[in-house]
Amino acid sequence: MNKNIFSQIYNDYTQQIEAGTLKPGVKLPSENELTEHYSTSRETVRKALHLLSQNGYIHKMRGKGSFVLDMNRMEFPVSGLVSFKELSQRLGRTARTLVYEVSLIPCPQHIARQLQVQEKEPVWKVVRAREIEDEKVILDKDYFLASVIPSLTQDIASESIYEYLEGELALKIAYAKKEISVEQVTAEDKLLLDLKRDTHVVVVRNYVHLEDTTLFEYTESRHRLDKFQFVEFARRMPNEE
Amino acid sequence: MNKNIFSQIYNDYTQQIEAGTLKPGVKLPSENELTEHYSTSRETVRKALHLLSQNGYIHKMRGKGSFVLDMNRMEFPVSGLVSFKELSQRLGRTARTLVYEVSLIPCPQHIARQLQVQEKEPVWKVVRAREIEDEKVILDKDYFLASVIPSLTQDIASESIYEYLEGELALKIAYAKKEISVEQVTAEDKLLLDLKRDTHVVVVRNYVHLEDTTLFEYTESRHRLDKFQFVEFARRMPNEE
DNA sequence: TAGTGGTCTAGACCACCCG
DNA sequence: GGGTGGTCTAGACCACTAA
Repeated sequence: MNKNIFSQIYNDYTQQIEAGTLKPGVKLPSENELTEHYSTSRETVRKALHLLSQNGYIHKMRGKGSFVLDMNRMEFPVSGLVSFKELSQRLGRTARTLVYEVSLIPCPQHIARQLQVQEKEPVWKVVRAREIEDEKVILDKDYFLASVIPSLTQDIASESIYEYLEGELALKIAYAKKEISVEQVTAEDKLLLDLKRDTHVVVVRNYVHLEDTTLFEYTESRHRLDKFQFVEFARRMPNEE
Repeated sequence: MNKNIFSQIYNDYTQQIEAGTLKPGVKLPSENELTEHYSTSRETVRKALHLLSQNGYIHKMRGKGSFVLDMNRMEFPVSGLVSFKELSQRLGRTARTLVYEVSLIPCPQHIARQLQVQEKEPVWKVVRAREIEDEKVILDKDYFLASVIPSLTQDIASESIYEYLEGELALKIAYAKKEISVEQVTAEDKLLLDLKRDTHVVVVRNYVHLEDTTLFEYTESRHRLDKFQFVEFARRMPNEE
């Protein structure tokens, strides 16, 4: 429903490529042809193609044209900045969310450091397990600044918090820094997840910022080793210097 | 040494931000001011600023300006498509490479599947350990199509293979798909790495393509759990549909 | 209201690929 | 030589922010 011409073009092609209507290796119409087809200017077409290229949908070759890439798009899980609900919808898996806790608390010290905020500053703490095929394999611990999010309920937490933030509260989520590492399991992990004899979990730390750059959310996502996967598309940057 | 105006501007600012000359929160000159300063057009300035924004250096705010972000740039390790040599230079750590094997072999079956090539097709196999602070913590197993890389030596493998490919052979590396997961340690891991009682390693699979989209390299990077970290910067995409 | 970034246009010239 | 994408220009109008 975006009215920008360039995102129209972008969406047209992401949809066709994801649906398989456009198969890997196929050549896209040239920029001049697209310019005419969408009755727009070439720079606008190029903006859309650049986005497609950045996101691994196509590859552009000077003198030849733009070609659809084969990136096994099915398995793009944790990549980017996407909520669990959006993910499970895209994957179409049998996924369920269990809400353990939704509470307004004074910020504990170790979280205050992550959120760069005063200790005792009120924050929402949300603890949820993600169940895939009847096993609790991900433990999500979210902390939101209460100054940004006045209210939060168990119902919202069992659906999509992001949907609520962007829809109801009209918050503009802009960017995040994500850190992936592997750490020892905690007593809490053992209690709230279906772990076997695991000694470690994958920890994804997420620092999420709004449009005005305020850091408003810190999330710790703890994944069972065997269910963790991360896929990324990267382009080689020309040498700096 | 890039003569494009937009990458001039991009490099000017990445350097200043990485060096700390420009501190987080500082406002950049407006696009109009930059246009004048670099005697160029506004769209060219915007191209550079867009790149800076994509890579987490700045954040643009309509009506306000562009601002330097604080992304603890020190710890950007495995992100993007960067060779180990480039990484260790940037980190300035005491890093060393041990070459275990450089050999031209007929492609084994399980690798042929990864490289999407006929079994027995000749490939270069390179096995190296990466030592950080006197511990072998990463095992890199690379497979290159011999049809693309006619020759390869132990000397090259102990330096930077990418430098050789891009410098000597003038290969144009374009993009890669990267998969991160956690797997059981193998006998080979135990033999070639300094593992303790570890039962698992982080496995980063890399499928690297050239400008003409040929898949020419498959790399399996096996990291000791406690030394693995991955940091990513992500921007929220506006809703598709 | 003046200044900012977001989108778009209609051109231009270039480097590259291929028949 | 004709077609492709890569870079750049000099404008335009819009949406948003701040004083």
